Amino acid sequence: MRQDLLTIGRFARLCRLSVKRLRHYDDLGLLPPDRVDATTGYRYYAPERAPDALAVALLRDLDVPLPAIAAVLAASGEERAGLLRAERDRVAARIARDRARLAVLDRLAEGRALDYKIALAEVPALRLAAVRAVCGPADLGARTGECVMRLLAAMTDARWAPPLYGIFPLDLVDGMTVSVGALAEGEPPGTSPLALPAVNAAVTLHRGPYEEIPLAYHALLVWISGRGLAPRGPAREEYLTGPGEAGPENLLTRLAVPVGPAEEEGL
Amino acid sequence: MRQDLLTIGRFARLCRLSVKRLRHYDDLGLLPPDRVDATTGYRYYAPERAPDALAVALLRDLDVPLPAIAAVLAASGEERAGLLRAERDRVAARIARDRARLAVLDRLAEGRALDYKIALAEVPALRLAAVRAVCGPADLGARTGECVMRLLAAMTDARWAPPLYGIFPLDLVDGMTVSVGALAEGEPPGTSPLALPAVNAAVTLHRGPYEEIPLAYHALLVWISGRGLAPRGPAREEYLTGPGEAGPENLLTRLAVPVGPAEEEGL
DNA sequence: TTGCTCCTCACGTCACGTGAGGTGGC
DNA sequence: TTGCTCCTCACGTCACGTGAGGTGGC
Repeated sequence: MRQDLLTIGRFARLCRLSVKRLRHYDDLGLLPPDRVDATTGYRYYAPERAPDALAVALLRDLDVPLPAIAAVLAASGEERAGLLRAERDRVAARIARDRARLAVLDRLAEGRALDYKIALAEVPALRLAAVRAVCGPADLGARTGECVMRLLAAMTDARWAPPLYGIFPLDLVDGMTVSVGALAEGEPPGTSPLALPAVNAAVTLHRGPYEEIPLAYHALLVWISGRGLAPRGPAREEYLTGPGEAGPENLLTRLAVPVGPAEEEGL
Repeated sequence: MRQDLLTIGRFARLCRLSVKRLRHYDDLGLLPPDRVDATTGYRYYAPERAPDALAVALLRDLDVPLPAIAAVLAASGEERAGLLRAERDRVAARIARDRARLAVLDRLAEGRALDYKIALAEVPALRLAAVRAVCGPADLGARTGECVMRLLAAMTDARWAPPLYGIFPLDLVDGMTVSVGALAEGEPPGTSPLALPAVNAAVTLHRGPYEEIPLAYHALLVWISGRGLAPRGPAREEYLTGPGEAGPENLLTRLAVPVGPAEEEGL
């Protein structure tokens, strides 16, 4: 029997973990003790376990989930690096989303949530050359940006006219489909046709960064419910200003939420 | 009895909420229905509730916790703005922390977690003029920065010599105390004396942004445990390069973690 | 009758912290 | 004997989603 095994308390202090956490990691099989006394149930840890335990503490500080930590400890070399890069990307995505939240919260705190002129209008039928992506609320901005890139790349040899259009479901859930399209001649390779019917819609103009667009939808939906109407089907965005044509504060976007009478609902 | 009340399903679609979420908000008293049928238990909502429900949906998208949402709905004017700014600050703090995590994960993915030359050394006793702050892991960077500002402000009329020192507990928990101090003549107003004993410590030099310092501690603790030693008491940081003297990549910091034999532990 | 909506439990999620109640060794 | 460490439950956290099992109205 080894003489240099450490009790759980000593090992915890050595590795910046709590006793409770070490017991939890034992329960999960992530950091099992090197010996467990059969009669008392006492856990004993070998000093060589410390690097693994310290790695767990470090990775948890970085908010890496326990299953991912287990994978990182089991891997090495390029595989480990890839797992770490995946966690890096998760954190980067959260930062991007939090930035957008910050922008919206700032404007809300200024009391400018409902500063939109809204009207009911007939928006015309459109036949777009479009690209699609499936995404969740977290990566909507990133995926939409990628769609714009893919669409512009697909249309370099085609005849088409601005503006670009974006089509978004009203419920932002995981697995939703977003589309970006434009009016183009024929069917440029890499795009697929997307037919939008003419509809009555609540429309408004958003001036400012794309990150604040959720406030425009909020204003539209408040307006719609206030008139006894109900939203129907996906929303359309029309990007009147191309990026590069103006700073974020002056980007112009036309937003349209199709509406119908409250009684007979659509999607 | 009102005729225009909406069933839970219709109201949910109107407000971008799920039926489950509306029932949950009813349980919490956040969004009670306007009428509940006594025999069937069916919930009915008045259309005028829609703005509140839409506000809940918007604020949850912004990751505002439900109790905070209840407070926001109950408040108005400057009080509401203050609550929203508080949420804004929470998100900003999370972004700051996630940025630091990103830096560490990047370096980990490159496999440079343990690129430190470490040695055992006697670090001398110090008597510092210091300022303190209580903080948690989330705002350590921010509070430490404030301490530096407060210390420099308190010492403008005093005689003192660089470098600045930082004193940090090894366990980063809520309610920990951090100190920033410097060698100064007398006891400048606004500072309090902080006496550090001479100790044996594992020391290393960190070159790079402060955000990556957790990796240096990780390397130190792995080194310490590998030598059968144990960390004791708070760590010292010595800021050899002032900000402004070098870019983040070339900031030099000396780190010392006091150590003792594993058998007789310290704090 | 079929399908749709509505209902109420009850449980799972994630990574622990906080007790309650009790034991073992110095 | 006192105090410290260790043990095993069991429950709470947060904001729901996912069933299970059943009812009411067209």
